[in-house]
Amino acid sequence: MAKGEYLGEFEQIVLLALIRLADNAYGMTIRQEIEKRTGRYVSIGAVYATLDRLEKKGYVDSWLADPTAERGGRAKRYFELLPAGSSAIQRSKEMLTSMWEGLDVDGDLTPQT
Amino acid sequence: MAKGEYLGEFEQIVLLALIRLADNAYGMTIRQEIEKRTGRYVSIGAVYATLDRLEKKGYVDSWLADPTAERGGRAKRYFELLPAGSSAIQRSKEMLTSMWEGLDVDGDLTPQT
DNA sequence: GCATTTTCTCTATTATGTAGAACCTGGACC
DNA sequence: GGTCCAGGTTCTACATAATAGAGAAAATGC
Repeated sequence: MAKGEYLGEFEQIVLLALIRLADNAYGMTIRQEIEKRTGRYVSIGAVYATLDRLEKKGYVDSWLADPTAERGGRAKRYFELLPAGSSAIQRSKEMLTSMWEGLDVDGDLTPQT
Repeated sequence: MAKGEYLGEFEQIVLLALIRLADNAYGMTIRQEIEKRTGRYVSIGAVYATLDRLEKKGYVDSWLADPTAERGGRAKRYFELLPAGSSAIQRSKEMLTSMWEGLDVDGDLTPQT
């Protein structure tokens, strides 16, 4: 398989968080969104490393905004989904869906006929 | 990460394939099941490496069956899901589901209110 | 100035994903 | 009974993804 053909587990999560946040997606909010929705602890380094990878693959892009007039208002690096990212996350979903199909009736995890 | 706290992307797929195959889950059939359902090429080494890891984590177990009297009838190593594996895959699903919630209306990937 | 806040960058390490060659074992064939 | 074939597994090596956390920037408040 070619390298990076499929999104990793955390890459999927980060991409979805970014999508949810629409025009307010940057490192800190992405981290918060993931923690809020999944309850999973996320280190900030993990988020940025993943975002960088997604950007390198052409799934998202980012730009530095102007600093805002608040305490600690350092310039934020915003992210947005690119079309390739949209396809990638759809593909990931379809793959998992096809594997789950027909399982999980009443949480039973026994293949149903 | 706390080591191995979450299932990787391919780990999820392998686990689901194994579940689907019920009492006929061994290396070759698992590989086939994944290729059949997802269309994704899977090397046999990838499958076994992943199965070994899942076993080490206590998510599945395996045993060697007796060789069968067929051409190429080498003893097969069968796999089965353990309760911890069942929980793990459920958790993975819930995590992704919570991230997808409300998205993907008509494949649109724009957060819906 | 200097402390404090929010955010981003960088480094290091472990975990996961991946391919493929080598090897094992029985049947078929002659 | 040797050789090839088919279905299986093991092993090894390397590439990519996940993760934590310390440190550096940049802005405000006093």
